[in-house]
Amino acid sequence: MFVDGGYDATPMTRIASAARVATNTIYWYFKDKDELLVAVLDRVLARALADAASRDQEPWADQLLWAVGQLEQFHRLVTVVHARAATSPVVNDWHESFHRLVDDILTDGFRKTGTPEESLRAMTQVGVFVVEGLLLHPHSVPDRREIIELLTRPQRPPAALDSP
Amino acid sequence: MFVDGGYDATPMTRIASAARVATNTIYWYFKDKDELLVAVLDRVLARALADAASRDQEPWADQLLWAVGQLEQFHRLVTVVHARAATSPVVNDWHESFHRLVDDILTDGFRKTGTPEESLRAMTQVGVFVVEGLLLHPHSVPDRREIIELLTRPQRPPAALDSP
DNA sequence: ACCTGAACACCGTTCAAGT
DNA sequence: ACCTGAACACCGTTCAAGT
Repeated sequence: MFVDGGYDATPMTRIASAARVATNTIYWYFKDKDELLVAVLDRVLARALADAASRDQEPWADQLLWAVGQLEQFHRLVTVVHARAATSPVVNDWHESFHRLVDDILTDGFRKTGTPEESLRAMTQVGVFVVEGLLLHPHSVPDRREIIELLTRPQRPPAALDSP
Repeated sequence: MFVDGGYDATPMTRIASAARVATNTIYWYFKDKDELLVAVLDRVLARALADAASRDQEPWADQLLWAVGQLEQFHRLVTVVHARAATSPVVNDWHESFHRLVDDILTDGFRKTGTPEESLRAMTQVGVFVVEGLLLHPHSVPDRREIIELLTRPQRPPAALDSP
């Protein structure tokens, strides 16, 4: 319901009645609405990661493109995570660990495709921002592909031009 | 108050009492809280643009770096704009026109620094995401500089390497 | 351990009435 | 035109009580 209708727009009462319990019953399982959000986030991310693991041998850019395409369904969650992270420590923790995860994946990818070590950190940051931007603002498939390909294009000139 | 305390965390009652009027008096000037937000956004952006106009002759990367530094103060507004844009048409309109603005500025900058025309669109998108990312997640000044410099680095190899 | 009806505190917004 | 006290509808959360 958070994914489809938005966090603010789905009151606890509606969640409870969908679960066929009284509203306050939710508070026996979750401390507050933010913890419920984090539970949803954990689920959604775990599924996406499990799916991604099955695409081990595809080229890096394709894997990334596919993952972004998957996660884009949840762009409503992305905006609310940013909004709630300022107030809720649990959401803030989740957000930070998500950033670390994306950071690690991108650092690895950029290093393997020959990004020079001295610009690796900044390049990764740019990558994180691009991923986040794509999640925040859904794009058409070709646009997404073009952006990801520009991002993941090897940094050094191709070997054919390097050797005489 | 939206900038310092956050949109959700500053109730209309507090705004009203800071303005020394009754709460409902605000509704004579603004249709609702979202329109009040847009009024704040317009003010903040107008000031930043006026400041930026005075830096005409500096290099492009420096201008951009400085503008991002200025706007970073308002990162609380950035998150709430994304959150409210999904619900409020006025906020959504403001957000779209802001993106168009950044898009135009970046397209211009990238074109002038020799980005090939066929990757201009994607490059601009990457730029928009980087700007948005920097506004969303405050960075240290050197980190910001490094990221912006990586982004604005001319795409074609420098002339010294091109000519024999 | 698990669930509930009823209440509480707080919020954005509106109404009817004033000047 | 401008402002207000009082109310309304809705929200997340808690309490005291049940099984």
